[in-house]
Amino acid sequence: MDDRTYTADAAPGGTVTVAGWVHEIRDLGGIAFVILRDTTGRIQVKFEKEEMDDDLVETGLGLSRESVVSVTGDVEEEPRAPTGVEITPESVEVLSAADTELPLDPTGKVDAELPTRLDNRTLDLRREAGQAIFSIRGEILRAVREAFREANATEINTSKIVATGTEGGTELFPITYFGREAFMNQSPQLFKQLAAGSNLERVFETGPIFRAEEHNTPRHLNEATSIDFEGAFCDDDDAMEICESIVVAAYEGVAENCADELEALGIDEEFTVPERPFPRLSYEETIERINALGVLDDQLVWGDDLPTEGETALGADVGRHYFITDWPAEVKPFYIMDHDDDEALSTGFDLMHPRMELVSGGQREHRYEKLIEGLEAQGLDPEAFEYYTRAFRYGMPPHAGWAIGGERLIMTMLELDNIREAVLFPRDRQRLSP
RNA sequence: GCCCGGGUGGUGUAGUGGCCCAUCAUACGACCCUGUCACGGUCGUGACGCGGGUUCAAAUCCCGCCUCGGGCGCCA
Repeated sequence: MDDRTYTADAAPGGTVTVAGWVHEIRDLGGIAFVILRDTTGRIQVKFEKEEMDDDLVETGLGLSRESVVSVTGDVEEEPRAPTGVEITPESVEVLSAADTELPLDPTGKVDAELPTRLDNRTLDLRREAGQAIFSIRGEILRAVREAFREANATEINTSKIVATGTEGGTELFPITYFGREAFMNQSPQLFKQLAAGSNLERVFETGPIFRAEEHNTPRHLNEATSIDFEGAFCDDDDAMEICESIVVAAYEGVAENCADELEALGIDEEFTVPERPFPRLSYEETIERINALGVLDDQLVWGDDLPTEGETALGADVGRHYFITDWPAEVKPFYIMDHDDDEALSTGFDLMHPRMELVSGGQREHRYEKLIEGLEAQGLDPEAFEYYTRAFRYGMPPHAGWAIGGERLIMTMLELDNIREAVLFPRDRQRLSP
């Protein structure tokens, strides 16, 4: 297909071969128009019945929508055509005929519900808005990688099959590994710490994480993409600064390179890059502010988790990205370090978007004895984590890091109603295919 | 895990006991139309998730199942 020209590059004055999908057919009688679509856009192909070969006309008008065709012909300037140029075909080859009665309408004239769209994802992504989400997703990953590189972090890939049960917090998917019990990894947390303790010092990873929670909400997935960072000789403040810079880089990349996509999603007007630094609220200030908003039946007290309703109300009140810092040590996992001056307070932080939690992070406990104490305090068996804790006996620098819920970043950035829209083939409680 | 609400042609919908052999749009098929750009026009095909029950009468009420969405919890 060396001689294929993209529709966007089909310039007047030459003969080209374009290939793509039949977007629409408009038969006006003596003249008919076929709109051909490819990844770069659309072009109109003209069929004048009186003046053209009967076989050619028959092929052209016999096409079904979404069939894949290759069209060779002269490109002419034509002010009456949608893009100002038009192809008069010499030959039309049907590469793949589409069945009629499509399961959804790629022109977007008729809506389709999310399950219908996910069952027919290929057709769904022929819609402009569908395509836009994944072009932007690609841009976010590109921008994030570049920003990590500027922060001297090395990209790593860690195993998704793990032996130890849990590091806390969530249900895991059990699997059988050559007859042994194993699990799908809930997070690269422990591995990235082991990597940060090496000469790499700063590492990042974008990869899948698996959570076996049977939740059914528009903001949870059972397989999600985690954007992880871990840096040696970083404290919680350093980690938050790097976190801000990565989030802002993602927004900047999209602002710079995805204008058409934002327009297709109808959010080009309001799209703004968040300003740094993000406000920081301590956990204590957070619960006080939520209580003051008066949205909860019961006032929050120290040690409570933040209920969704309070989180939403506070998000609306703050109106932008913000950090919640200084969480009670008891609600954070064993690997999060406590403050030296107050062991009831942890260095853990969350980055919040007004709609939901986006990131959790913190400084890590790098002192071997404290780490073992922490495991025991949370009822975990230090023996089971020996593969992890042993590195802490051989020179583990102070370090800190965080993880962004990748789909949540996309969902909040693009104002998507449902997180499944941000994943090509989402895994939720019901859906295992495609 | 607890709770709530849905499922009507291919798609998206209207329809809360008789006015429904079911509305509208789009798609699909046939015909008319030489500049459409959500082309237009005429005609046509096509559906009440599955099973049971109540009733003279069920898309509509009840029960079970399947299935989808949402709220909470937990989490990112």
